[in-house]
Amino acid sequence: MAALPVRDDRRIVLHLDYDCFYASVFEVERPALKSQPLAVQQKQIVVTCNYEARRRGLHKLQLIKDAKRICPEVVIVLGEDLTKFRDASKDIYHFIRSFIWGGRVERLGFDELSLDVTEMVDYNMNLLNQSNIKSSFFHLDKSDPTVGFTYNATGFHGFTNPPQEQESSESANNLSTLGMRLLIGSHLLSHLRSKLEYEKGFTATGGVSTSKLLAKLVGSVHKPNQQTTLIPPYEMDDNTESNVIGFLDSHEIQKIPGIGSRLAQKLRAKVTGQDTGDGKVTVRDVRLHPNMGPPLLEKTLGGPGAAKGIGQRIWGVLHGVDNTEVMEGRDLPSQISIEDTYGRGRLDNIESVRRELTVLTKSLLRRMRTDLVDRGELNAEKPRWLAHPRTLRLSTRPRNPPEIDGTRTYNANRTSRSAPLPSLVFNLDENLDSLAERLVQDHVMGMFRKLHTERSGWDLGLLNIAVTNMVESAGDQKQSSGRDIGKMFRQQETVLREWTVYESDDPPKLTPDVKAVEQCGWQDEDEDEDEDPPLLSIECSICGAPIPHFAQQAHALYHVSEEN
DNA sequence: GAGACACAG
DNA sequence: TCTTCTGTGTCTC
Repeated sequence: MAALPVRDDRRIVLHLDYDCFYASVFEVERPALKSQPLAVQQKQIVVTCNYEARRRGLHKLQLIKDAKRICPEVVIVLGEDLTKFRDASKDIYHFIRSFIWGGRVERLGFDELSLDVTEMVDYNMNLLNQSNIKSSFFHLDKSDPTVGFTYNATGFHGFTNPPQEQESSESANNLSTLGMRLLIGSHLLSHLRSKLEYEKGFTATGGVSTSKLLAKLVGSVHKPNQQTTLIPPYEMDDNTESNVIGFLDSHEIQKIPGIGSRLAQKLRAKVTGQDTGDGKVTVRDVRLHPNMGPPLLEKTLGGPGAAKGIGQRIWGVLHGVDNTEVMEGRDLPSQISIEDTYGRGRLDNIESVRRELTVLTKSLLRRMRTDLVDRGELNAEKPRWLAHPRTLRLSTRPRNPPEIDGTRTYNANRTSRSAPLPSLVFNLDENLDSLAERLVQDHVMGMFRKLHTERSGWDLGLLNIAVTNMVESAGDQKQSSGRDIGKMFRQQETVLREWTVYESDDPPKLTPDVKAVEQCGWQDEDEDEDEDPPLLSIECSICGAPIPHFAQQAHALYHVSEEN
């Protein structure tokens, strides 16, 4: 019998999942839609629909024509442009984060949040007045004791898992410390959900436990607009069953976050014995399989490409152990990409490819300006780039050629090429159309020809254009959370070394210069006293990047080299 | 760093 | 037909 992994239950984690998010965004915009069946369309697919539509038999990822047949009254809105969803998602994220001490709020996709509320819960736990527990006050602000809300601490808010027996009002007295902390967390979650609904118009489903994994899983038990707390006992001993194990055990293996289709397939094959791996296999089936433990899991799931230590990790997950922290959320994305899909024959010649790439590239440049440029309050300041992506990437998905019998199989695989992102894209004075055309003409088409060397004969199902390798421009300190100081100094050393090479070389070589300049995007004034040495810099008048003194000449050279 | 892949909503 | 339009993280080279 393999040793049981150890769970750390010191943290309290809340999980929030906005109900049918895309549909809700339209409902907030036009409240009359709330009473109607509503579906959001991307291409020929219903990507999500509201609960009124679900009552009538619609569901996610359904073909539009099936949806119309099943529910002819359905209101269909187009959701291929994600701008308003992204904006709403960001707005909700900032709203919720404004309540949370320490800012440990992590976004997963557009519609989910994990919150580490340990500090808030423990603070309020210590202030509980045992003599008047029915009308307790939850403090949301340490420095202002009037800020908060009243709550009844004799019971959990919302559902518990497993369901609690009908008990007297003294039930809170019998709770363990962990139970009491989870209870307080459940009231905070309820408050956040109310605020979200009444101030922003979005309902959400929530979960309370001690890790991202468990809070998310338990949150999905009662949907929509409900919340569930996974209650103790969490540990197993001679007299008690662990509720964590009991809760997890009945889940199908693929329902567990982090176990996707590939891992699930391998696990099902192992447990059912050399099957293609189809039947329903639960966490319990895997956990209790003969000789199961980290080594066997490593052997089953490992191999080329698999993450190392996967056996240990999955063994933990099967026991509800997830010690990954809730990270402080980033304000800047690490990548921006735009893609579109195309029907057969739509993209089989170079001119149509160029046309579509120009459309996508223009959207990408617009996204970069909205997401990476700080225009300041009331447009008083000069706009400046908060981050400079260093890499441009083009991906395509070719259609499979027809089989002998004429049928085509679907090809899910993408293929990609990357190149340095030319700095002309940071010029805020040039309009998007001409910028996009220059970028496609001078850079993207070359990457496309590297991807598809054949003159013709291809038929593409998808184009994706992305900027990656984001380098934050330090400077706006309050916005650039969580920057890696160690990495900064490592990069700084690289830049300095490159510069030294340049200085001592007789003829200036272009390659090292470009390299040095590319790495200078993050550089800025250093205001912190303890970070030495302070590096002065100025802003480039062409691209707005903060440039350290020593790199100014090289940076200017870079722009000159861009001109041809 | 480039490119592929796994996983997520 | 693992569908849409993204985004993050990790592996191998």
